[in-house]
Amino acid sequence: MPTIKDVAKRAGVSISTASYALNNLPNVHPETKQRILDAAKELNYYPNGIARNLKTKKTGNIGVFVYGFSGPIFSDVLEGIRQKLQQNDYNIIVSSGKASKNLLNERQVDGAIIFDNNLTDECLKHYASHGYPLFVLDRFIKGENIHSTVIDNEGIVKQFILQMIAMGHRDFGYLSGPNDAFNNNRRYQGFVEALKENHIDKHRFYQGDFTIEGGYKIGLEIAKDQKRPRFIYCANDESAIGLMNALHEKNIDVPREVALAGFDNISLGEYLHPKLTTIGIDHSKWGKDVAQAVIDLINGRKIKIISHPEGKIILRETHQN
Amino acid sequence: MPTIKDVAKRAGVSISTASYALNNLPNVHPETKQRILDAAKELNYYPNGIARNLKTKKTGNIGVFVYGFSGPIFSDVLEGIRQKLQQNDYNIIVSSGKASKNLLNERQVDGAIIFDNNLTDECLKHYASHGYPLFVLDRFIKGENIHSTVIDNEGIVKQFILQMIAMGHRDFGYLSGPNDAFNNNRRYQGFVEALKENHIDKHRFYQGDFTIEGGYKIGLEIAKDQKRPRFIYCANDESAIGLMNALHEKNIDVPREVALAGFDNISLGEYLHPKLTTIGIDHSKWGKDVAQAVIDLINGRKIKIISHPEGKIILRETHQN
DNA sequence: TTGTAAGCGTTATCAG
DNA sequence: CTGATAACGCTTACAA
Repeated sequence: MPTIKDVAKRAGVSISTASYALNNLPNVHPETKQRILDAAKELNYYPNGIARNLKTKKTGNIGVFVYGFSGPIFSDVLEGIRQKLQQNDYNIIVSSGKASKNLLNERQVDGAIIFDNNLTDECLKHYASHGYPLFVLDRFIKGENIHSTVIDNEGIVKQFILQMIAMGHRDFGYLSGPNDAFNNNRRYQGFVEALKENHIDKHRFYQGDFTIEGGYKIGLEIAKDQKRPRFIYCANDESAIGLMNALHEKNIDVPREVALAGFDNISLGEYLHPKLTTIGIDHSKWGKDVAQAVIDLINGRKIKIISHPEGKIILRETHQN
Repeated sequence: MPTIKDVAKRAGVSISTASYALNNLPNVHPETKQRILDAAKELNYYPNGIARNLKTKKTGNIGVFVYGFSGPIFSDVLEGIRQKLQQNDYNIIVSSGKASKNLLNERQVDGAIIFDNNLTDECLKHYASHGYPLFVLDRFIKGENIHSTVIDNEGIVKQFILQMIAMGHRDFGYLSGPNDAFNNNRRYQGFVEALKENHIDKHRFYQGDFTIEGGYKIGLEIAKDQKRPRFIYCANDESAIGLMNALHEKNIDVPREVALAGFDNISLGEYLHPKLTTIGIDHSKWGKDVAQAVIDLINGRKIKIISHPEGKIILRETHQN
């Protein structure tokens, strides 16, 4: 593969002049510049990015550190990030596990977006202190050069439940996700607060696991229970779908006998019968905003704080009473 | 940030000795080695990956070039690739558009997996000829250093339709995806061949677009049509879901009045009523196999040819007659 | 077993 | 406007 040296030789100039021309710097005579550009074209020359990175101490890469690609939400955030980075000529390096640490340690990224519980606060603070801007999406964390933004699970679920109460619902159950899931716990907290504010001091609690299968199993139990609640708030849409399937199978009418709602606004919800009431987060926009912020940080610009992604309540059919 | 120079100085040795020790090469006195390792630890030293890459002409990065992250199938393949690369200490660099070309041109990846129509055959062949192993997943293409693997849409759809014919179906329709989609066209071809072999010389053709919404619209039309086919093969599951929703809404029984099936085996299919009959590709395994092949190619090893990912017919409920 | 030094392909400083 | 030349931080003959 040709190097800048080859280009320079072919154009009959020095390496530095070739570099100037190739990088569009002023102070190169138009004619020589053209000669250099022609030579580059003839040789099919492209700069070696690695060498440039070494010299400039920039990579043009932004790391996105995840624990995996599964989950529909995830790919939306990722897609938002990707679009924004691409617009700004940054590369996106997705990685997980040990590789993520390496990329930071070995300075192969200019900054990173983190969506991976396995990277500890301590670890992240360490890297950030070396000057890499970090944006964390799955927890609260504060520090120099380190920013975080999380879904306002608590606030929006509370708001939703308050709305349901206003519509007349008073007999609630909560179909939980895993106990160790940050999102689940915050959602539950919002749920509880809404009830408390309205002096509803009892509710049922069902332990699910965020999956359709999990929701389905709970649904079968609930179907058998004559004293089941009138409204079951599900920690995510998938649980809600499973739950609804089980209820249908047992000929329990949704929403007439049991109303329900979920969280996430997965695309399927709109095509269920009845249509799923849920809470939607604009994941794609979230990804874009975060990506833009990281780019700004890398370039030393001020950023506006992104405390939460936008979320909205989507009333369809399953909540009605 | 400390460099190897700092480590060497602190340990009182030369840079090269430090390098030897840090890279676990033999012929370093255990005591000096320890001194060097200690110094590195004290300084919190990590090698600069960029510098190492420049020297060794390897990056440890493998590019995955896509047009976007949307679609459930996609994330499965990606997840498979990610897992396999991670196991082998390779980083995965996902990128799209212009950035993909740059990464290749600028030698920032050791090889690449391509899932992006926008990168032309010509373009890919050019890069491959420079020694980067390429694996293309969305089309047929042959060349030095360049491999491809595609879903056997044609074969498996044909096999499925033959099975349906054997079960007694003879009155078919095809709900198409976009006309310019490689996958769609191959599936249609398989469908047509199966009919032909059985001397069924007529079928209906409906133009959809791979989306739930598109399937739904077609479904409304089909519902009105008294001469509609008894079996509609849908080019993907999402179309099938849309179609089924429309039929339900119009009180047309699936599968008694209209049987149907899809392609992709999206997770939801199992939770529909009736459960969706479909064709499933093991995307995750596909991703893993391809990733392994690329790793092998980079390391100059022989690979076994991956002509197609594994696929299987999943008979559930919507196909019955 | 350790050190010297060349070089990877750029960019950037400084003279000319 | 152009050209030497010194970095960037590392690996790796080769020499000692």
